[in-house]
Amino acid sequence: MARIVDVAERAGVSPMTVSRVLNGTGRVSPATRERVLRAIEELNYVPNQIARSLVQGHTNVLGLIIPDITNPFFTTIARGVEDAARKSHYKVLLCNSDEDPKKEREYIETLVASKVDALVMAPVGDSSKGSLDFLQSNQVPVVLVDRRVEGVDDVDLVTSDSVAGTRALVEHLLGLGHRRIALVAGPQTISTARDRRRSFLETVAAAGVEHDPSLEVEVPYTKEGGMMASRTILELPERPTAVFCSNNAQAVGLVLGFRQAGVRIPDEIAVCCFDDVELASMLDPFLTVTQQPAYTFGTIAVQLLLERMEGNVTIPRRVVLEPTLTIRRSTIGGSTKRR
Amino acid sequence: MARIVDVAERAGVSPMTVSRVLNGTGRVSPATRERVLRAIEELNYVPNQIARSLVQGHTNVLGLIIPDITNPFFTTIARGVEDAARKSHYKVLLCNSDEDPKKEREYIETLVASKVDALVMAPVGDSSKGSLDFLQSNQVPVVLVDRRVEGVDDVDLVTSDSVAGTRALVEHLLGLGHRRIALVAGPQTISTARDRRRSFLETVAAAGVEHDPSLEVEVPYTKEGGMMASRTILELPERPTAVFCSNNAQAVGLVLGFRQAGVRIPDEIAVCCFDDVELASMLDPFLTVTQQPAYTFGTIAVQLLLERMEGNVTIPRRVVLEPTLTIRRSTIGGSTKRR
DNA sequence: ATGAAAGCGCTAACAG
DNA sequence: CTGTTAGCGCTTTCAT
Repeated sequence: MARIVDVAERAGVSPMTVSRVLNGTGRVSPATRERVLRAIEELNYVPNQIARSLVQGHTNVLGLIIPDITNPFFTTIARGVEDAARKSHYKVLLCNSDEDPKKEREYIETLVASKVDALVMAPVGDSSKGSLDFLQSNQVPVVLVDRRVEGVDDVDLVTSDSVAGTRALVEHLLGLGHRRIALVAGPQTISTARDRRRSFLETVAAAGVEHDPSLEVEVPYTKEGGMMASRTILELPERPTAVFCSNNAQAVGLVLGFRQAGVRIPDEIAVCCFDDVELASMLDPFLTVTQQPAYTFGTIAVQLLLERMEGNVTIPRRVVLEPTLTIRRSTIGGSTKRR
Repeated sequence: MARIVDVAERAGVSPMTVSRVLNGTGRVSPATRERVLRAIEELNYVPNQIARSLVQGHTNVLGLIIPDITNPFFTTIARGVEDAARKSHYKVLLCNSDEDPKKEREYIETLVASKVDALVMAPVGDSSKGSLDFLQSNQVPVVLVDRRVEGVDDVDLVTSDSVAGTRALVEHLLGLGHRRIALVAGPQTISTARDRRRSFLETVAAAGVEHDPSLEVEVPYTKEGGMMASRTILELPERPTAVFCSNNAQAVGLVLGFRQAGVRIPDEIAVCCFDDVELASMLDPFLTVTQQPAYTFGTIAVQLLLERMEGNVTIPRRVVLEPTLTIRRSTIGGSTKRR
């Protein structure tokens, strides 16, 4: 591989001059620039970004830690992050935490060692506080997406209003006449799961409906969690007429479980959830959901980070976007054909 | 930030000794190691991976270039790549090319400059040959996933058998009695699009069915492409009774277009495609498809790369996996309820 | 407008 | 078992 000295030699100048034409810094005579450019061309020279990073102290790399790129909500966030990063000449290191605090912590240590300039993270939960402290002590700017971390309020955040979104969904169910509504809650160490649970209970209570505690299940934010919930719910002596799932993956698992059990949606049980399942909804608008502007989560997160790296921002900022209720067949019938 | 000399000083040793305990290379007395470890702890020292990379000549970073992380097929590949990379202590830089040769080339130049150790790429098409040459001249090992590049056969490749997969799908349609089958082809600069088109035509011909050229549309491998195709097809004087789409995104767009036009699937037109739409199929098994082992594409790609980086492999390898026909409602009725 | 010297933080190679 | 020297490839600073 050609190095800057090789280019310099070939062009009959010093490495410094080559560096200047490469970076457009300082003045270089047109004639010299021409020779340098030709030398670069002839040698197929590519500047070594690692060497550059070492001296400049930054890498133009952003870390992105999400639970699972396979969940369309996070896929879309990732796309937003990538697009915004690219526009500002940043690259993105992708990390899946699988909701595992240990994995998250390992990634964070790797990213810090790798000198990422900043980090976008959907934390696994309140246990991420330690990691956040670690990042702060290493001066790595962070923006949290989707989830808050208990006891941390000096970090930028982009999220949506879980309380309002849940209320909209539950009021929709109540408006349909449902009174026995099951709550599929998420791990209460995750802020969104807490908010959605609380909002669910408040909305039901506000409607004067007495909530049967046996109608509440807490399962992971995963398809498997949703399947477990479906079994629990179907075994209930007195079944609910509707179910609210705290996230999309749970809903997918729940629907799968119901179908395997031959339970028709929404005829026997209505189902809805927080977060959309994007392509699925496009192919077949089935699930009633509250949609979040996931792509925008990603672009705003990067924007906040860039501003913070500029250094003029000091106070922590919270961006809370509004989710949108989208009513589909899983709550308002028309018979849904399932085998 | 603490540096290795700070740790050395605090532990009363030379930087070299610290380096040794950090890397587990060479022998260090237990007592010294203990002191070093304590110093590291006390200073919250994190080794600078950039400096390390500069001297060692490798970064432990893999580049991943795919058309769009938002397509579940590529999402799953990405997950496979990430998991396999992580297992071997590699990080992954995610890049979306959007099927744009220019964007792909830019990313490749960035990745080369960033000294990624190797690259997993689903090329945008035959125009990627130049980029491949560039990578080769920069000694960056590459593995192609999903798509070949015309005129390049000295590069590792992981793909599936497009010909067999298409044949299975088309024979399924023929077996159902369809004779007017539309072909939604992809850009013929993409190897999979060529293979699928050819296989479609061969299979139809082998069945003794005369193919009406007006039943063929060529559109991008995108949802928008599929929507365009739906319009073209619906405007045909004599409509087909079935459609084969060359990829999943086209099928999503096509189904969307058909639904907007009030055309019922499969009653009026049957639809099938190459590639599954994973979560969607889970929520509601609708589309008849050939599934590809996308996750495995990712893990095998990384495995091939690791072997090549070991340096003992010299010949190019091609891994061709078998796709699986999955028959669902979009071709075998039961009425599908659509509004 | 251009160059020389120094150094980013680490490890390879050698010395002891 | 431990330390010294040199250098990875680039840019910053200071001269000229």
